Amino acid sequence: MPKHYTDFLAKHGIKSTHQRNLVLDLLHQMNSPASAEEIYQKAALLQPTLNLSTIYRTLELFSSKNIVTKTILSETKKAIYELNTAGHKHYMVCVKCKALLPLENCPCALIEEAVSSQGGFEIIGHKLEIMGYCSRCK
Amino acid sequence: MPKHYTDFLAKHGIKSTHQRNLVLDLLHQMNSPASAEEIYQKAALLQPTLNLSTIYRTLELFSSKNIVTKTILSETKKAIYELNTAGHKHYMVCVKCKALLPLENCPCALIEEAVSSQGGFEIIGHKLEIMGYCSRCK
DNA sequence: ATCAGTGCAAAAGCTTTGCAGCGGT
DNA sequence: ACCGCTGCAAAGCTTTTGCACTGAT
Repeated sequence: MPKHYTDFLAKHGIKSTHQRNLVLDLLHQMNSPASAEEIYQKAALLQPTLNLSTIYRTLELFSSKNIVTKTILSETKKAIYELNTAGHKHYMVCVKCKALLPLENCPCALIEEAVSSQGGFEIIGHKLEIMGYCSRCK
Repeated sequence: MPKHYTDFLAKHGIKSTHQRNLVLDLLHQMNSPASAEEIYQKAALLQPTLNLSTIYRTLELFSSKNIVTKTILSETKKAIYELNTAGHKHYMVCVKCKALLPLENCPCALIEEAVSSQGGFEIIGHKLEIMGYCSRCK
């Protein structure tokens, strides 16, 4: 049973369990955000009794603790999750092959600056999604 | 039966029907995007036999003809629709009262400029959503 | 009269939830 | 031993779809 994250989880006030450690393991192995279903598929290979709803509950929990970020893709309306390791919060989505390409230099500052001129609104975050064709599909 | 939009619809290669005229009427009256359900509620007051699926089909049709724009709000995962009258494509969403405040000066140019430096990706559009507190909820 | 549009009901797809039993500290 | 976590099954919610009837031109 993977317990590598017991301390890490405790630091966030979360109990360590087999399932949570497994999900954390998988999140660390991924190089791009994945849907609950995708995470479930990988997890089920290692622990077949594991349930999809546990994945959802775990991801929701991690999300509430800011361990992972949750993004809704507007095209599919599906949520994708990834570790919240600073940076990489926006993606370019290829409308053809559905590839997700991280936006290295997020123009956050530019956006919030441009918007803040509209007084009265206190910005706490933003979502940005770029649609187009990746280099292979173009 | 409202027929005011017969010519307008014909111009887009769409037949004029009672339901479509009604939806167009309502879209014109709205001052902010609405969900299919909201449009349905208003429409049902005027034509009780009208069905939700007709609203969805009509909005999808209008969307495919670029008469309306469809936006997925990430918080609720629900689609909202509005007339595609140039500008007003992004919103600030109040996380408390759910108010939608249009972004007058969309930093599109800034964004696409900042992103285009990552060669190889051909941008055809983008989605931007600002989260925060509106002046009343702050 | 023809063929698209519509109402109705059911299905689909992702996500959430109630409950009883299991498992971690 | 206690209380939260999990598996299972079912429900929820928005949106889509099949089908037969209706209605617009």
